[in-house]
Amino acid sequence: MDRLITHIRKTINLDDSEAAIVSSYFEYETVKKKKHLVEEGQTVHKQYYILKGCLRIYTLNTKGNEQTLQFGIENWWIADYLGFLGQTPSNYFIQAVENSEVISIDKNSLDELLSQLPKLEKYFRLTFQKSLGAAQMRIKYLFTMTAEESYHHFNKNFPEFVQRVPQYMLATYLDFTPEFMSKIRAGKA
Amino acid sequence: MDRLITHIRKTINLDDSEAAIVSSYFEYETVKKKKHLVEEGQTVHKQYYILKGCLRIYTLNTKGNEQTLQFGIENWWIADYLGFLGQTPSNYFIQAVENSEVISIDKNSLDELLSQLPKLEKYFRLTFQKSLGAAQMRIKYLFTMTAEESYHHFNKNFPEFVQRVPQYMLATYLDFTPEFMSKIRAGKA
DNA sequence: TTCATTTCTTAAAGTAGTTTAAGTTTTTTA
DNA sequence: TAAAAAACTTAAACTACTTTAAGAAATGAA
Repeated sequence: MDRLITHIRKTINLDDSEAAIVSSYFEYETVKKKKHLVEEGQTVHKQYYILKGCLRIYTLNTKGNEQTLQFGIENWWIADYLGFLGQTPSNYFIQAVENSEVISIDKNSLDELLSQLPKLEKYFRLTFQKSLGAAQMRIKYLFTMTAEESYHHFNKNFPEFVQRVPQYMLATYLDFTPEFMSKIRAGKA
Repeated sequence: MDRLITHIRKTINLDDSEAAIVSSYFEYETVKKKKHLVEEGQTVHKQYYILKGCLRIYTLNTKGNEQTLQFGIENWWIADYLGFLGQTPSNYFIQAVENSEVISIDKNSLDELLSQLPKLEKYFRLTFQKSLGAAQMRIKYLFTMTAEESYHHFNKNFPEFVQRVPQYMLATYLDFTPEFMSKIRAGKA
């Protein structure tokens, strides 16, 4: 759990007894590669913080193909936030891309933790504000780049990341087909 | 300003003296239709809350065409959140779609307000969490729907909204051209 | 109440991407 | 270490959407 405490302490002060309170609210889980933490349609119970590994949020389009909406790695939060807030069925699948370790918290626990330790509100406010900014940029990129530009942009800005995920999965994140990615990589696009 | 106070009170309690403190931190601005609150490249200073009217966030693609990333109406927050947090140049244009009234707050003021009235952290945390959930859904829809499906989906779910914005602008939000929208509307897509 | 501007439409030609289908290479598992 | 599964590649045929260009309709300003 130390990773989360360290992460929180980058934003707010937490003494050791407060850190212990935070830790007490989370559950540790491991997920094997390809396994799902949440499936589309299942009620969303939890928000996840990634300790180790890599996960993704994806959905299926009308043709049944996977579309990756988001990747998450160490020290990122991952969840269907609308589903979590409303305790409604998930709009997405959340799946491990690598064998991973996460900690999770359900909505009641989070509410309780936040009323016991209100100073954490600031940590989550800033975390969500940052994620919202990132989501805005993601939408901008989806709109303004061609397939080839997206591919080069991603390779240039997240080279370590490209090593960790299969090419076909990256294709479904950048909004084109694995076949077309092969074409780009071969320089024939 | 009452609109904002009412909005905040849907989430947390605020007595009248607290409401007065909140109000004192905001500035009132009007924006004429087509005018910009922020232009791409200018330093982002403020976050805006819409009292009346309609605004949008857009950017220009490589061909110089506008792409609408987000619309906002009464009681919505609108900002370049990454730019706001980092006090960096804006990634987007923010423009009035109708003559509008907004209230704004800059980063220092928001920080000050939040340290004077920490209970507001919860309001912003929930607001951003909801917006983040909405952004996730927006990305899902961009990925999974064809142009025609997007058009019908939007008309069905936001009919009042369709009345308020020009068709060509809606096209740039749904990620196709105004010409193609005419085709869809004529039933010839 | 007219002129200018903005918005919407139509249609033909073009293209960035998909689809399909098959084969190859790499990784995982028993 | 062999067999199965997962990931990647190639290429030809196809299509959902864009581009270009022009005109028509609606809205706004003087």
